[in-house]
Amino acid sequence: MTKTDRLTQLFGKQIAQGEFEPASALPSEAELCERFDTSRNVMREVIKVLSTKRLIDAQRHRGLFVMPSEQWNYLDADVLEWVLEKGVNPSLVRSLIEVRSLIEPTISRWAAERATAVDLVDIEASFNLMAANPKNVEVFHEADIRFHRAVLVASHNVVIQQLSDAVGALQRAIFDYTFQTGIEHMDLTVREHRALFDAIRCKNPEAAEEASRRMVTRTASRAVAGLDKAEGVRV
Amino acid sequence: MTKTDRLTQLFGKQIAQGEFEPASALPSEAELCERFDTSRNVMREVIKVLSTKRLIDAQRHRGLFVMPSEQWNYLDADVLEWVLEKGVNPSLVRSLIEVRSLIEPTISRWAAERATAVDLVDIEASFNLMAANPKNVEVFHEADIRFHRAVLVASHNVVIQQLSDAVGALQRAIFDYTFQTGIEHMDLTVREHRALFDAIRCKNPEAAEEASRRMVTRTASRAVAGLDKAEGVRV
DNA sequence: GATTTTAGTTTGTACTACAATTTTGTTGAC
DNA sequence: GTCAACAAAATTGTAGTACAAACTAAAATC
Repeated sequence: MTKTDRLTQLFGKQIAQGEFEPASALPSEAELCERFDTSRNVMREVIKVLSTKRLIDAQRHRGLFVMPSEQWNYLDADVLEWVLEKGVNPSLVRSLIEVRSLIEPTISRWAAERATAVDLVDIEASFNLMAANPKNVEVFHEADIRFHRAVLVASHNVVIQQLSDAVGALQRAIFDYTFQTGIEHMDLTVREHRALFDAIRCKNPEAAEEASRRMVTRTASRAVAGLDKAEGVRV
Repeated sequence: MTKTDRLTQLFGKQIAQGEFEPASALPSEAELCERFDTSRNVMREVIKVLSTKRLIDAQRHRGLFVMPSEQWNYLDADVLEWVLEKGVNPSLVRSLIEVRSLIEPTISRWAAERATAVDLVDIEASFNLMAANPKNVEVFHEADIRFHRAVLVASHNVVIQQLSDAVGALQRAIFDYTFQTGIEHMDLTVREHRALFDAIRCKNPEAAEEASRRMVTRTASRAVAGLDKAEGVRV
């Protein structure tokens, strides 16, 4: 990892986590070079990247400004990770869950309609990895993410596939809220995934959509419950 | 517009439009500096931006490579514009239309549930602009885009709002396919928009979703018909 | 022929320099 | 004291050089 990459992560995280007043002026290039102990060259490349992610607004001869947070590119995996990492933003998590609840069942439907033999291989492998490791939380979780990514690929829609990084970042971020260790929970999760996998394999779009809807509904309700608990507020 | 911005557009467009073999090696930094007649400083910033948009894969000490096109960030307005500008990619357009058909009715539903008075002002203003200019294609089209953006804002979901740029870029790009000049078509479009606007104003989610679905279905079928015509193939 | 060495290439980082433009500060007139 | 005009400073955009680090491929050695 290069110095540019490290500073991009560091500075991007600082901005995304609100260490600079939103919509306010940032230090000048020269000052940032001192603060991060780097050359202007590297600093400018960092700024370019963060501008592309719409965290920074760089105005010629005027200076750098923090973009208003509504305009940050929440479809960028880095931005999402940075924002979600620190304190969870309930409004953002709710937005993400809404989007996920909207698109995932349809993705599963498309996958059931369009999955090729190659697609099925990856889906099955991921599922088997989950089913075989109900007690290894790390492996189980990784396999879960891989399973959903494989389904996404099987949907054969390049646009929606671009959401996969974001969805993965979300899943990682809200993991704490939905975390359950009990073996009965793992069993339930495996059963749900098996239902979806079977529906896709048998090319049954309705069943796939329904299975996916059940999964995402349960996860979403758990996450919202976790949020309410964290806030102490019910919405 | 700075030289860096111009070269980003130029080089990005060249890559997105396939002037370099996908997944192949690109010229070295030094060679690109010569080709675009610029300093290494500027060239590196251009490369950083295009890497962030996932058009380029920059490997340390090895060189620059074109990313496989499935991984290009089609949720980035620039990338979409570059790709769609030249020859239209039927598969990509279909993917975009699918996503739009999926999300727009739900966005309209959310807008009907959540729109504030301020949101309604912008929606109404856009609608009035459309209704008043059925003969001015330019103004009509701009107002159309603004209408949909206003509905998007009213949905109060920051994640899905990030799709607005992409959706706008799509609408601009496939405009040629759905283009219709007849006054009766304008009338129909205005009636459809009025139905959606009324549903949102009266806070009727079901009606809003249904109105939106009718609109997007008609537009989508027209676009697909245009694609088939362009390809001479029916799917 | 296989392995090691060496030279060349390519990117990462640092530094200086100057132009263009905006902001700030100062001066001066009234 | 207020305002206008001008001068100085600050800030970003662009260009160029230099060197380090790491990869590639050719050359040399065994």
